[in-house]
Amino acid sequence: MLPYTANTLKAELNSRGWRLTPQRETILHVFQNLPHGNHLSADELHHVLSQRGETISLSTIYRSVKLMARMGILRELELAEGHKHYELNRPQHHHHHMVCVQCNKTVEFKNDSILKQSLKQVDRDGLQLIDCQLTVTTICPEAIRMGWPSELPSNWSCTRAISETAAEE
Amino acid sequence: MLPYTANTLKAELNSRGWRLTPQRETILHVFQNLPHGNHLSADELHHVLSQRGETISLSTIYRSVKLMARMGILRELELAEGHKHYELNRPQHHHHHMVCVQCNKTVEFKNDSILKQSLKQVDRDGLQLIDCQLTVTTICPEAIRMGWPSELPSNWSCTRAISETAAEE
DNA sequence: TAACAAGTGCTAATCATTTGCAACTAAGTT
DNA sequence: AACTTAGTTGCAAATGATTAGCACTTGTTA
Repeated sequence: MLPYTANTLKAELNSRGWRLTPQRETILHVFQNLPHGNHLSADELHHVLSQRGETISLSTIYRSVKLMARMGILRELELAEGHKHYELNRPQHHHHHMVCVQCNKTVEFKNDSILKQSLKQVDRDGLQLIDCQLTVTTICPEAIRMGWPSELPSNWSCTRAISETAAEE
Repeated sequence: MLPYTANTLKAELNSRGWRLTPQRETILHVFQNLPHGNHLSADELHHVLSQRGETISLSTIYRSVKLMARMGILRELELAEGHKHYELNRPQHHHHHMVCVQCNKTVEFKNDSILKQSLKQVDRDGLQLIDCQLTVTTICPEAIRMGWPSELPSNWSCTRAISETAAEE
């Protein structure tokens, strides 16, 4: 399921009646070269490509990214920002998310038993697993201390330490 | 955290500087009287209310439902339909979801160890848990057999038996 | 190499959700 | 019990991510 090359990607696409296009190949490359833990929204991907001089229309990006997620090549992340993010789907490196309802900060964490439980559930129903994601909704103590969002100073941002497995930026 | 009455709701709201309004009380009632396992989108809630003669503006519904989710009273579900659904948040009755990327069918299931793992993670970081949801993305064999979506007859719908680990009581 | 369905890139829709604002009303205070 | 002042509501208008329509282009397979 993992190291897609232009050829294996082509094979996988063709077997379903889909085609390998330069755009799809380029998009796959971007994700393959993204540092582990990073993820891109459709719009961010569009920007990244522009900066490289590669122009792929936003429509095509949306279509490609969605297709690749359905094929199990990409993982579609529903973070708290109101739009989806994508990253390579590498089951061995699955991480999950904790989101604070107040400061809105998202922290990644790993937990192998989640994948195990998912496989258990899926096997039992004769399905094939593509991805699993646990989202834990929380309140962090620092945000509680500051009061609820309606009272938060607009420039305040939670300084809560990010737990180790957290990602980028 | 559970049996909210008008009074406990008021107390909880007031303690944060928010107010108990007839609209909020009405909305809570709707959810409290919803059969277990059901959930409503903002729009559906709006319709339900209209049919009862209670008119609450859609804006207010969006605002209330989001507030109650942040307070931990409601659970916000991200299903595959492109809009959010809400239900009462009852940790003892948490269920999770399996979604097929091809037939798009969503199946609920229970698994107590998910909540346990979430609590473990949350405790470790000193956070307070509000909710946890595991989404398992899958492909069901029947949909595979029918070919990928682009080839699916438009009127076809997956008849895959719904697993009865599926939710509640 | 021809034939054709799939794919691309525009632009124009969708559509759920949010926001600005004037009027209204809980809650706490005299 | 009236008074004050934020929080709330309900419109209508604005967002913003994602999708759809369509003419043109291009992989794939025969």
